[in-house]
Amino acid sequence: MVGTPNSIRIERRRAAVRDEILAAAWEVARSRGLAQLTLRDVADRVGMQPPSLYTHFDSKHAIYDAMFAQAWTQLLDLTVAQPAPDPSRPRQVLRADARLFFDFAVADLPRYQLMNQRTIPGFEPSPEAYAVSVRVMTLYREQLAAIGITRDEDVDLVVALVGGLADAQLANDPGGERWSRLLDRAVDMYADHLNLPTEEN
Amino acid sequence: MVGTPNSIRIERRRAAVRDEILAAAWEVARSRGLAQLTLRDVADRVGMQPPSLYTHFDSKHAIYDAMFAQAWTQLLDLTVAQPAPDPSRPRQVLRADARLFFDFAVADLPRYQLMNQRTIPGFEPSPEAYAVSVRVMTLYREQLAAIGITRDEDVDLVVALVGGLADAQLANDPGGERWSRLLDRAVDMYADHLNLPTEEN
DNA sequence: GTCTATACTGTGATAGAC
DNA sequence: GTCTATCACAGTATAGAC
Repeated sequence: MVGTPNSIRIERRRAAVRDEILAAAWEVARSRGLAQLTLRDVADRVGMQPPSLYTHFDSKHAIYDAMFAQAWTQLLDLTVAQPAPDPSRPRQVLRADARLFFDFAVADLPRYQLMNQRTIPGFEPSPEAYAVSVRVMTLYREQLAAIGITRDEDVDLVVALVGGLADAQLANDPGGERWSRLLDRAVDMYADHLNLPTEEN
Repeated sequence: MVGTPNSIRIERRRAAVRDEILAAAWEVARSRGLAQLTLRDVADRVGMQPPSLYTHFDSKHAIYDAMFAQAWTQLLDLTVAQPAPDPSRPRQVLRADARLFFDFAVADLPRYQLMNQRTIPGFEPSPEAYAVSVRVMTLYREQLAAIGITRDEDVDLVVALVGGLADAQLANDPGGERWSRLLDRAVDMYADHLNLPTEEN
């Protein structure tokens, strides 16, 4: 028992319970819908009484907030784990970033709703949670800057383009490929518009 | 009193009350948020007790459904009232349609959320209400067809492009112009991509 | 320190008197 | 058609057992 003080073991246990609650919350969100998530459902799945959740989270919104941070952290990890883009092939950089974001968005509707849409009535992410999303966007901005795309308007345009395709896919053809098939073409259209060199150059 | 049977007067009165309730619902949605709309707020504004609303609407979702139909009907009317597009100027047709839709979307967040996003937990429009939205989209398709844009993928692309800009505007800069300024440029990018003739031709 | 038991407030919805 | 009374269930909060 030496070497592992109680305080640390307790801290670990608490973190494990928190993760368990969050995992249950994701399950409920995926089966019932993000906004239909109830603390009773979550508590049932974890094997607790609803009020016990308040030992680990201050409120229902605090659970949403932790889920928000988890989701953006997942995307952050995926983006970092991505093979380093080759700035000499700008179109490939664009396509890779767009595909990563698009597939991540389309893979999980409640996750996307929580990350990017205002689906939960009064929910606003905490500054700490929001910071994660800013970090991801900063990463993308840096990758775009590496291929010469630095103007805010140019960044905004491609963000809206990819986001619009993801929205349309989720709203009109969930689980399908109708807009997914248009992604590369849309990115090329954008690259042409900016006169980015093609791979052959 | 001759010439106006009671049944018709009663019908008119009912329709007037319905409109009054819907107007109150829009007010509540704009002040409190679409999802935070409560029957009590609506009833208060109309001067009724909450259960009395059930005389005019079967459920809260039925109110949302009527609002959904109203919103799409507004857009339909605006589109029809638009000056007839000149197919010999395809870029002008594109820009006009895009601007009409974009400005309409951005002008009223709860209306846009109800029309195009899944903001209300279990809400799905009724077939009759949904038919109005289909009619608007059919109108746009016809206008696009008149300038030679007939392939589904091409239509999907411009729909996603304009929708993505509207989403970004509402989500990240509500009331501002950051993405609004990009609209004409985005449409031109799309027109270039399809090799549409420029106005000079 | 946790969890259980219980209660409070606000919501959509229904039943029945008038 | 409208009202009063009431229900079921949500999120939330506190007291007390262990």
